[in-house]
Amino acid sequence: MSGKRKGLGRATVHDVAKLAGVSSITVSRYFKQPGIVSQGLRDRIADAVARLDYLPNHAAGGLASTHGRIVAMVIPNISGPIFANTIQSFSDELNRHGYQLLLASSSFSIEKEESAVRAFLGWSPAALVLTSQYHSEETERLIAKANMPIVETWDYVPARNPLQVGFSHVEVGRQSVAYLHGKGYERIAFVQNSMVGDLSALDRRDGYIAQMTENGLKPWVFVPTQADPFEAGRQAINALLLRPQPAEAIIFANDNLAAGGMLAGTRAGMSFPGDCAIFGFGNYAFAELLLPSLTTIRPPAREIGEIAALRILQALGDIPVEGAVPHLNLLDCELIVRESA
Amino acid sequence: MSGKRKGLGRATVHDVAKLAGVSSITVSRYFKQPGIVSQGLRDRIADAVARLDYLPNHAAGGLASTHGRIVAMVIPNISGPIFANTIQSFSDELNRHGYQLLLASSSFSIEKEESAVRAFLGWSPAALVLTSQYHSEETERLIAKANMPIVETWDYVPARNPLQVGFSHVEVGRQSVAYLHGKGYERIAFVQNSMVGDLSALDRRDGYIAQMTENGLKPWVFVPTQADPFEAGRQAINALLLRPQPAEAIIFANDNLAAGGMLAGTRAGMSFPGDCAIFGFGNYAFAELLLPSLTTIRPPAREIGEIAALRILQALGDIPVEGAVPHLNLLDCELIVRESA
DNA sequence: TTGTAGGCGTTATCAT
DNA sequence: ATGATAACGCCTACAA
Repeated sequence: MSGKRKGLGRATVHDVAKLAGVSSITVSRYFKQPGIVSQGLRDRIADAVARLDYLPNHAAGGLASTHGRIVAMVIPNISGPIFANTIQSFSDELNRHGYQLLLASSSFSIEKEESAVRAFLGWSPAALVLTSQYHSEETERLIAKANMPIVETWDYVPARNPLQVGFSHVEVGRQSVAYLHGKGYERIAFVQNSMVGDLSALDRRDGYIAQMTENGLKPWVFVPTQADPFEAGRQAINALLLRPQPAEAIIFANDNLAAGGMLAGTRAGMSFPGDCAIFGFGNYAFAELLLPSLTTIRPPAREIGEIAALRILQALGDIPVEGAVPHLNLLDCELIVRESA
Repeated sequence: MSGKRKGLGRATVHDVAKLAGVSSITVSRYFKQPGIVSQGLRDRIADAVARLDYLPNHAAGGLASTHGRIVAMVIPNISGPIFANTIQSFSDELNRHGYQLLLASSSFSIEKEESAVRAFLGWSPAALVLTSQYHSEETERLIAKANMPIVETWDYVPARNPLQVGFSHVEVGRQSVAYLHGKGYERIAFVQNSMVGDLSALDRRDGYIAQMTENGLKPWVFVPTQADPFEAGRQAINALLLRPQPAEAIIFANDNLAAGGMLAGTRAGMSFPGDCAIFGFGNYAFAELLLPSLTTIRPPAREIGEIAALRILQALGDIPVEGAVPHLNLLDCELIVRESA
């Protein structure tokens, strides 16, 4: 009586079709384009679905239609303070339109990114989202021949092929200098990220150097050797302030470093911004909880997720667009002036 | 020449098999159990795979084998400070064994959780992970008849059916009281979470009440009306300290509330723990950056993700176990004593 | 160790 | 508006 294979034991379109007295393709259409199924059949199908507790099998659907309603995303890390908002807004927006998120983290390693991309492509996702412009050659090759929308987030590099949704890190570096110089500071130092692999942070440093030079100031980059961001911040404060010509202002590559530096300084009896102005990047959750609260730049993390999802849904035809889907999406960072600078 | 349907345009097992001069099932085995394919064929297949740039189609594989190498997880939120570490460690551990993570957030809404579960089941995942014991009836029904390992994380409720990986929120509430009472405090207040839907936070409150009562102290619960955690913290400080018999110690439902309260108090000229001891929950990233640094309880967020992944991989046979896969996994929270209490 | 046959559940294509 | 048929790409079951 039984066939040779087991299956899931769940009801299938065929079961529903039989119970409703229609063909299975009609059941399929009932889910995909209810509009073209007549009212009478719709009711019968709805009833059968409820009675059999039918759940569509997306793996089968994806196989039959060459790609499923799934979108893959590779992000450097999930638990850090940076990308979580992007993942959240991206995921929410996709879910709202019936897509699911397949997620992996690369830990800022292009090898791990590559293996995630490879695994993801095997699922034939509807679209693929990466972070930044920095990938392995093999990843470049894979995405070049992948037949789906590809999106690069966070970095904004107009010359690249994938759809861009991000901001200019170089501009952030420049903006930081412009703000501090505008307030009269001249000996402005930059503390580089101690996190290896975060190449975008170096773009911010380059922007700092360019703007300092243009303003006739001397760039002064400190590279911490400590890996722990709070330790690195402490190290930077000691190196830049306990010297004959101390820094008047310090731009840290991110808020973690800035907080570590400020904490170490405060405990050593310094006061900010009195002894030195402190400027961060990221607007992490704690920035407004510090004493003094931290002046920083807020990257459009949530917006990046939203726009990336929007562009993908437009490219897939789930959201209407006028004309072509915008390929270049340059978002603004927000300068958040608080007490520290 | 061409068939009737398009497909992905990518090479398939059949193409690889033809080029290598073997049958397609041998190619399949080459990927799943390389050990049982002879060296000669392995080499020829490897060559063909490289030449054709073959990528396995996981949707097809999943369909054929009734469930794919994908694990689904529903979490209240991704961007908050709480669950990110769990997602990160869970995802990393799964990836390491060739599984991919399908993720959705519920925003603490059991309806959203239900719709995510429904969508996920359509992908026939190898396992399903939920957060906490609080679900809709329909979700309960769906997971009861789903034929796969189900894991509940964060809450630990031995009586429940799904595999449990978590800790006791009630115990956390008790532990907080025990620590503070042990230091001599008696007028110990509890500030409830203002986040609606976070039912587990109420379990911590219940533990607080139980332990206070057992210790012969009078429970004193303050419920903020402000939704923003920092505002709510400020509200609590005003209500509990600016009164004739002020609180000697305050346990906040989480570190956000504690930080907000402490900041408001500090700016109003209070000093901690001098005027009042402050105790949090969560050990958020900023806890050690505050002045004073925050005494709190660290939930085993990372460990929960690791153990959940381990148990799933054991249940699926990807990691060996002695005997049955442990169903009840009670993890410890860590009391982190800093300056604030 | 390797191969043959056919089904997993859905949807594209063509027909009515 | 609805249906019949076959195909999506892989893997289980059985055979050799």
